[in-house]
Amino acid sequence: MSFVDTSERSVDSKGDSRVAPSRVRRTQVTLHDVAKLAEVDTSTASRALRSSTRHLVRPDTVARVVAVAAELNYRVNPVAKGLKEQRTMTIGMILPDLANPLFPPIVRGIEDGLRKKGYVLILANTDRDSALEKELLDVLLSRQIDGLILATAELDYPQLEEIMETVPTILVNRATKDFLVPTVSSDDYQGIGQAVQHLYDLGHRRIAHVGGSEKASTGTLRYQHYLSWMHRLGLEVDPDLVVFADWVTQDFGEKACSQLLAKTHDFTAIIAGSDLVALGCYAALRKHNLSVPEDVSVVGYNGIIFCNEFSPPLTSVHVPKYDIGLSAASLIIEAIENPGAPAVSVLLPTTLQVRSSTKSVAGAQKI
Amino acid sequence: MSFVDTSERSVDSKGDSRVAPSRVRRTQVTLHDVAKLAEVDTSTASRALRSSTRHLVRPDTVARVVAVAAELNYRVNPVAKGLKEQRTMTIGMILPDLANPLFPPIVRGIEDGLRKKGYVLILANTDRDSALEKELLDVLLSRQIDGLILATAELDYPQLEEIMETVPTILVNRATKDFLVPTVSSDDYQGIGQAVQHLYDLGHRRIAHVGGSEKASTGTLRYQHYLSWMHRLGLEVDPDLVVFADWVTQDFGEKACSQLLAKTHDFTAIIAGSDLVALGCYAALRKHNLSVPEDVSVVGYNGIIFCNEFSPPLTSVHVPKYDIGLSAASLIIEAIENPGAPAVSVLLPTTLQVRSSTKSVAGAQKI
DNA sequence: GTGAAAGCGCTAACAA
DNA sequence: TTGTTAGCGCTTTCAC
Repeated sequence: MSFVDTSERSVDSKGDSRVAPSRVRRTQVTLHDVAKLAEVDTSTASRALRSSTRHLVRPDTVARVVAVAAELNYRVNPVAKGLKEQRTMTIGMILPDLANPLFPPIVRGIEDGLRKKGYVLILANTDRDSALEKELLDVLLSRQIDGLILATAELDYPQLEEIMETVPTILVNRATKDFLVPTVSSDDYQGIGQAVQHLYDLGHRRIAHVGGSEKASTGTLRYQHYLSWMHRLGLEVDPDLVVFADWVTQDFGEKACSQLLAKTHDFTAIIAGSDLVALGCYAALRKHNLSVPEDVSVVGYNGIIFCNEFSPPLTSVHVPKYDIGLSAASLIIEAIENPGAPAVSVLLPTTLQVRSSTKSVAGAQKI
Repeated sequence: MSFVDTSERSVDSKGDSRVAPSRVRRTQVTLHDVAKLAEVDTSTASRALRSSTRHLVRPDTVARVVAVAAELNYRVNPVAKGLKEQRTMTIGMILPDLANPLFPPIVRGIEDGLRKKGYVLILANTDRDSALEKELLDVLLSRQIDGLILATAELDYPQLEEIMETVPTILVNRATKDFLVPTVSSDDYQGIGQAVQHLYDLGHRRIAHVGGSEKASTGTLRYQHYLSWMHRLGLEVDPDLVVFADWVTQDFGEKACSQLLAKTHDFTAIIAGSDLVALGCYAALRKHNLSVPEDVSVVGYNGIIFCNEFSPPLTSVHVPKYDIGLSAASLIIEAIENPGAPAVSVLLPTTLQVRSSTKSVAGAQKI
C-alpha cells in the first residue's frame, strides 16, 4: 500500500528509547527443550506436534514427543511461528468507539468466534478522526494482522479499495455504496419494514423519520428503506417529516428532532435512525411538552442494552449484534484461509421488540 | 434473510492447494530493502532508525536511511523485533465480560493509554468460567504478552501470586486482600461515604445495603465501607437491612432486593453495590408497589452509561472509568519497563452524581 | 522416518 | 562509524 506521508513519522514502533525491557521474564519452554528431552531433533518435534505433519513421524516417536510436550506444558511461540509462516493469527478491527453501546456485543461476538479458531483481536478506536484512522491502520498492518474488520461508520470510504488489496477485509455493521465487499450486517430493509409496519398497525399514518446522519453508511440506507416502506404501505412521505442528525448520537438526535418540531407537529410517530437518536428524540419531545407514547410514538434501532430501562422503555428494531460479530469472525477467517473463494456477504434478520414507547394513535382503531 | 454474492475475484484452479493460509500477502517493506537502497548494512539501517542507537551512526548516513525509510513507508515488523527482543509490545487483559457496561470505558482508557506508547491490547473474556480463564491466560502467556491487566471480579484468586511471578501484572477495578499487588481502582471508601452522606443529608436514617456479591472483590469491600460510614454518622446498622446479590447483575440485584423486602420494609433508602444491582432494586421495588424515590431512595455505584435515562434517572457514585483505564495503562507500562521499581497502587476519586432516584425522606427536613 | 541447515526480519555483540 | 556474524523459536526443504 502506498499511503504518502510527508510528515516526519517515527519509523520505530517503539517510539523513543527508554529503559531496557524487563529481563526477569519467565523461562518459556521452547521446542528445543521438548526435542532435547524427547531425544529428537527440533524438526522432528515440530512435525510430531502438528497434526498436518504428524503422519511423517513414526507413531512411537510422536507419542514420546507429545508426552514430553504435555509434561513440559509446551506451547508454540506464536511470535516465532508467525515470523516463519508470515501469519500472526491476529485480526485487527477498526471501529469508531468501543464505548458506543452498539459495539461491545459485536466485539464480543467477534472475539468469541476468533478465539475458537486460535485468532486474537486487536481493537483500534478512531473517534472518527480520519488521520488517526490512517495511522491506526498502518499500525495494524505493520503488526502483520492476517485480516481486518472494518466497522467505521462513514459512508464515504475512498481508501477502501486500496485496503482490500492489501489485506483480507470484511465490513461490519455498515452499508457499502459502490463496492462488492464482503459485509455482515443486519437486514435493514426488513428492520425498517418492521418498524413502519408496527406503527402502521397501531394506526399511525404521519410517520416521521429522524435519521442517523447522511454521512453514516447506515443513515442513508435506512432512510431509503423508510421511503420504500412508506410507499409500499401507501403512506405519503411529507419532506417536512424527514430530518437527519449530524451524527448518530443522543445530542445530535435531540437537535434533529428539535428541527423537526420546528417545522411541524403534524405527526404521530417517529422512526429513529438508532437508539441513541431515539433517546435524543425523547429529550426534544420532552422539551416541547410532548409525551412518549401518548403524543408521539418512537421506534429506535439496534436494540442496545437498557432499552428496557429507558423512560419509557424503548420499542426498537433489534439487531443481532453478537451474531453479527460471530459471523464476521467466521467470514474473515474464511477469507484468510481460503483466499480464492468468492466473497460472501451476510445479512442477519432483525427483530422488533415492542415496548412502551409506541401505542395506538389517539382515536384510531388498532387493527 | 441472507444472501450470497460472488465478487470479481476469480476462483483460480491451480489444483491441489492444500495450503490453508493466504500466500497472496502484500510484500512488506523490510529493513533489508531500506538498507539496500540506502547502500548500508541492515545493522546500520537498524541503528539509524532507532533513536536510542542513532547517535552511533554518522548524521548524513542517518539522514539517508531515514529518507529511504520514509520513502518506502517502512515500518519495523514487530513480530521479528519481538522475537529478537523477547517483547511484543502487547498487553493482555482478562475481564469477565466486555459487554458489561462497566468495562468499555475502562478498556478505552487502557487502549488509549497503551497506544500512545506503542503497545496494543488483547482482550480475553472469561464469563466467570475459571477453566476458561486458565486457558485464556495460557493463550495470552504463550502469545508472549509483556504485561497483564486483570479485571476479574472474584474475591478469591489463588493463582494470583503465581501469575505475578510470571508476568508483570496489575489489577483493575478490584480489591485485593493484600496490598502488595499494584492496583488501580476507585476510592470506594470515599464513594460509599458520598452515598451515605448524601442520603443522610436528605434525612434518611434507615439505609439498607443491597450489596454486590460477597464473592466479588468489590462486594465485601463496599459493604465494609458502608458499615464504617453508618457508624461514623451514628446510624444503626440493622442486619436485616443488609443483603447481597449472588452476583453483580440486574437479575440477582432484583432477587436480593426482594429478599430484603421479604424481611422488612422499614427503610427509606438503599445503597446498591453497583448500578446494575440498583436497576434490579428498581424492579423489585416496582413489584412491591414501592416507588423510587417517593417511597425509597436508591443510590447506584459506578455511574455507567445511561444513568440519566433510567426511570427514574439514577443517582450514582461515579467512578472515573476512563481514567482508571489510562492509569492502568501507565502502571503496567511502568511495571514492564522498570521492573525493579516498587509496586504502586492508585485510587481515583469518585463523584456522586445526584439525579432523581433520591429525595429527602418523607416528613423530614432537609438540612 | 529423521536430522542438518537455511531463513522469516530484526537487533546486538564483536570486529574492523 | 560501519559491517560481519550470530541468533531469537519456529517451519521446511533437502539429504540421508
